[in-house]
Amino acid sequence: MGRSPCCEKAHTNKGAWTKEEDDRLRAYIRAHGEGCWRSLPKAAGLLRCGKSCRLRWINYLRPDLKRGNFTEEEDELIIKLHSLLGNKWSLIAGRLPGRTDNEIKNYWNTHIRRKLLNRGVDPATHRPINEATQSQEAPTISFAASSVKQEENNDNTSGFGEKDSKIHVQERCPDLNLELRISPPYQNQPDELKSGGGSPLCFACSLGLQNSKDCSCGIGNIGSTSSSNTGYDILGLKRVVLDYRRLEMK
DNA sequence: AAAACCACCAACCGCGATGGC
DNA sequence: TGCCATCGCGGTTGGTGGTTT
Repeated sequence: MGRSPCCEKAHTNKGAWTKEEDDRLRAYIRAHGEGCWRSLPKAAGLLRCGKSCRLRWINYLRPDLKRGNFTEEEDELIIKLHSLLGNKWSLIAGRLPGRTDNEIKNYWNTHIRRKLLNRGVDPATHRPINEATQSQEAPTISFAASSVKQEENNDNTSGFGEKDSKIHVQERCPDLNLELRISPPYQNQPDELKSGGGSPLCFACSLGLQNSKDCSCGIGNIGSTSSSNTGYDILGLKRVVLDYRRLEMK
């Protein structure tokens, strides 16, 4: 049995959204909130499928979106995150305030790929292109404790779309915890966290490896709650955007 | 000036995950 | 436990505007 269509296609518009459609969708979500995309088009008086409405809202109409060019810092952050997460655009977008997965995906394919190629780096593996044909050893990032915990943590790295990225993430950061954390929006965090106060984290802690013996800042030895108190996240970023928007709609 | 080509990005499509019944 | 509806994600496509020939 085939999958049923997501909506009745006979009476739905396709293609570019008009201003009137945008206004209707925006007004409806302002009044009723996100959620139940299936029934939204009818309720909002839109001849669109729910899927299309959701995409339009998430990628274009959401008020917290940051439009405009990517900064150099964002470029580098995307590259770092991609080297760790692979083509997990939604996860990468979760670390970039105001950016959508679609936007980042497009930006990667049009700008960053070329940028990396110009640097002589393979955008798929993040290794020097020359090295691609050489030995598969010499991972980019290594940890002393990697071999110990590799088996325990294989579950945390499952689900990567690209086989290559899965392999390389495991090689480079075998005990890297890639689980998403739900945390309050940045603006709701204590002042000392906003201002970057507190002890600086070592690289191991910034990667979520508080229990690693590679921890050199001492935070990993304070206790299991230390990481949640730092306000920092993978790559040493402050937790910023991964807020409860998506949870609230349920 | 016009055609061909290129780059960008919004939108679509298909599929896996999830939750309710 | 299995089925179904729905959501969300990642890959891909197609339209549009800019640039080059």
